[in-house]
Order: sequence, then structure tokens, then C-alpha cells
Amino acid sequence: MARIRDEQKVELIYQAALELVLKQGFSGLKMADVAVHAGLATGTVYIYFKDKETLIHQLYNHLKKKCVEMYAEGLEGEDSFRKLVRRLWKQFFNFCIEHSAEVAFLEQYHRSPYLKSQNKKDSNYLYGPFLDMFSRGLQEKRLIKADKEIILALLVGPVHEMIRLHRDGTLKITPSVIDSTFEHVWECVKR
Amino acid sequence: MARIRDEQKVELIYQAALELVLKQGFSGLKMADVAVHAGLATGTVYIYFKDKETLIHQLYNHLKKKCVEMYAEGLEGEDSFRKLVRRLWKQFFNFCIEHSAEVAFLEQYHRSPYLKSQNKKDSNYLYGPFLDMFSRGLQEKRLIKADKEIILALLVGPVHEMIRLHRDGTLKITPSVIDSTFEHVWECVKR
DNA sequence: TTTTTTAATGAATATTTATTCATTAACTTG
DNA sequence: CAAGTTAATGAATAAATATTCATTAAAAAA
Repeated sequence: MARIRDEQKVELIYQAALELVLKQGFSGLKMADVAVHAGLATGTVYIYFKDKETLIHQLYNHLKKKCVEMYAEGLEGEDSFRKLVRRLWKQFFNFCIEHSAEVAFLEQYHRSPYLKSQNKKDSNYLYGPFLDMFSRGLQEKRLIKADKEIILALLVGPVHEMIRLHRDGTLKITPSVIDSTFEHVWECVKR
Repeated sequence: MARIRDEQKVELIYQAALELVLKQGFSGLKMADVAVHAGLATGTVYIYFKDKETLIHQLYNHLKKKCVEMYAEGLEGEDSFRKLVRRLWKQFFNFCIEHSAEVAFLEQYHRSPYLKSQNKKDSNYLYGPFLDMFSRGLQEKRLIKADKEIILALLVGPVHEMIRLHRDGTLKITPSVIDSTFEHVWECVKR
């Protein structure tokens, strides 16, 4: 059988595991399934990952690195604070739609017992760019007087909820829906 | 060993399963654990439930019944539409805090492959009271012109996000936090 | 090309977990 | 209270899944 480069194989395994965790959850993840989905033999997975638990932890760290700031790029040119928020929020929304598998995995991981060893605060790493932005907004008095976490909830809570409705087929998300929703969320966090 | 009434035992099993599903997910739920947590022998669980899958489905149906409109009681006396929304929203918020286990279970179930057989739209049953209320609000032009689902997302999205932050220990939720947050979410859905 | 090294394979084994069922304990009835 | 009935028990068995490893195939070195 043709050899493939190692990093590629690790990537195949990650991809397979990601898909399967979404369908079945962590405990429902079967190593044999991962192998089949990745186009490999069962034993091969064990060449790249010590065991199932390690695979899950490494996949988490992999996705964490991959996702952080993936949505937070290209914000330099924005002048007005409102436009900056709008830009970041829309990029986050689109990121969540395009990478819903990754987002769902991270959410599951944070709720699962796998996290307990690591730092609980870890669960906010994804929102770093938002929190940084809020610091500026609060200083410049462009945002309501409230904890950063509340502002975060007001901005991203609706995004997650809409994505859930989207997944169910209850709500169709289009660029214009995204635009008009931003106006609404901005209304409640702006000063 | 002392006999207990059947409904009580079923309730014990539900309680145990609920706790365990939260910790480990559906596939991670072990029948032996359920039994121990419920203070019963393994075999006893099988007297009340055909198998693990049945237990999970029945627990879902049980919680669905239990939760629906649990938070939507005592709304009759409210005169103004704003106060009605405020009342329902606050009751929902408190419900989510007090019954976070149930809410989390329902969310997990909806995302899991267990749902697929049943109707997908099922996932909105919890929000029935909100959607009904929105019908009135839209008719009376007290709400922004938007799909009910978007209004729902703007109202309950932040609640779920805040509860997540609360669980992490990142945000402390007090009655006054709830009150002031309502003012913010109302700001973005009111007309 | 031949030899050596490295990686992949998947059937076999170990482990975990679901489920059953012969036995025992608790209730019920006469 | 004795006989009969129903429920509970948990060790034994079945089924599912993780993990290993002797074998084979591919790549690298000689």
C-alpha cells in the first residue's frame, strides 16, 4: 500500500475523529471507526496516537490552535469602533457556520470530564479577540457599563442560538439575516 | 432489602441517569453506574427499562414533559407586554440555573443521533411559550420586525451563554445581574 | 539488486460494558 | 404463619470495543 506522509495521516485521523465525535460524542467514538474513516487499518491509528484518550486530547489542542484567531484576522484597517465590532462579529458568525464541526467539538470537550484536568478558564480562549476589543470599547465608553462577560454573552449568545436553529432547519441564515441581526445586537451593547 | 414503590424507583433511575449522562454523555452512560447511583442492583434497572436505549428515550420524554411550561407558569396577571416578556424571560433564566442538568440533557439529546428518528422540530418545544408570546408582540407591533426565531435567539441566546460562563466560574449570576441583563436584551427586541 | 530498516496491516487478545437468569428476599393471601 | 407470588439481586454470559503484535509490505541504504 502506498505510503503517505505522516502529517497527512495525522490530519486524516483528526478529520475522521472530529466527524465521529460529533455524531456519537466522545465515549461513542470507536477507534475502529476512526481508522476506517481515515482509510487506515485499526493498528495504524495506534502508531500515531498512544490511545483513544490521547487522540481526543491532542485533537482538542490541535483544534484550539487552529481555531483561535482564525476568525479574528484582518481587523487592522478598521477605524470606527462600531465597524471593528461589526467586522469581528460577522467574521465570528461566518466562522461558526463554516466550522460548525470544530465549534461543536470544542463545546463538547469543555463540558466533558476530559477538560477537568486542564484549566477551566480554557473555555474562554476562543473569545480572546472579543474580550480584547471590549477593553478598548469600555475605555472609550463606546460600550454599556457591564462586565465584559455579559457583553460577550449579548453578542455571541444569539449567534450560537441562531446556528442551532439553522442546524435544525428552523432558521435559514443568509448574509442579510446576519447583517440585520448585527444591528440588533449592537443596539443592546452600544453606549 | 426493603421494597420501594415502583414510580419512586423509576424516578431514582431517571435521576441517576440524568446525572451520569451529564458527566459522560450518552455513550458513556453505564448501566451498572446507573444502578449503583440509584442504589439498586444492575438487574433491577432492566426490570423497569428494556435496555439502555429505551432508558435514554424514556428519560428524554420524561424530562420533556417535566420541563415544558415548568418555567412558563403564572403569567396571567401581567398587563403590559414588556412586563410579560420580562416575567417569562426571568422565569426562564432561573429555570435554566435551577434545572441546568435537565436543560443540558435536552440539548445533548437534540444534538445526538438519538433524536434523528423523532421529529427534528422537537428541539423547539421548549420555547413554545416564547413563540406564542411573540405572536402577540408582533401583532401589537411591540417587537422589532424579524422572524420569531431571531427574536428568540436575541432573547435566550445570551441566557445560555451566561449560564455557560456561570458554570465555568467566569461569571457570577445574581438577581441584579439578571435584572440588568434583561434591560439590555429588551433594548434590542422592543419596537 | 539485495539487505536492512521502518511502517502498515488486521486478526487475535484483553478489556470493558450490556444483558440475562438462577437464586434469594420480600411481600401477599388464605 | 405457611404457601404462593412478585420483585430484587448480582454473578455469569454475551456483546462490543480497545489494544496488541506477529506478519507483510514499502522505503531506504548498501
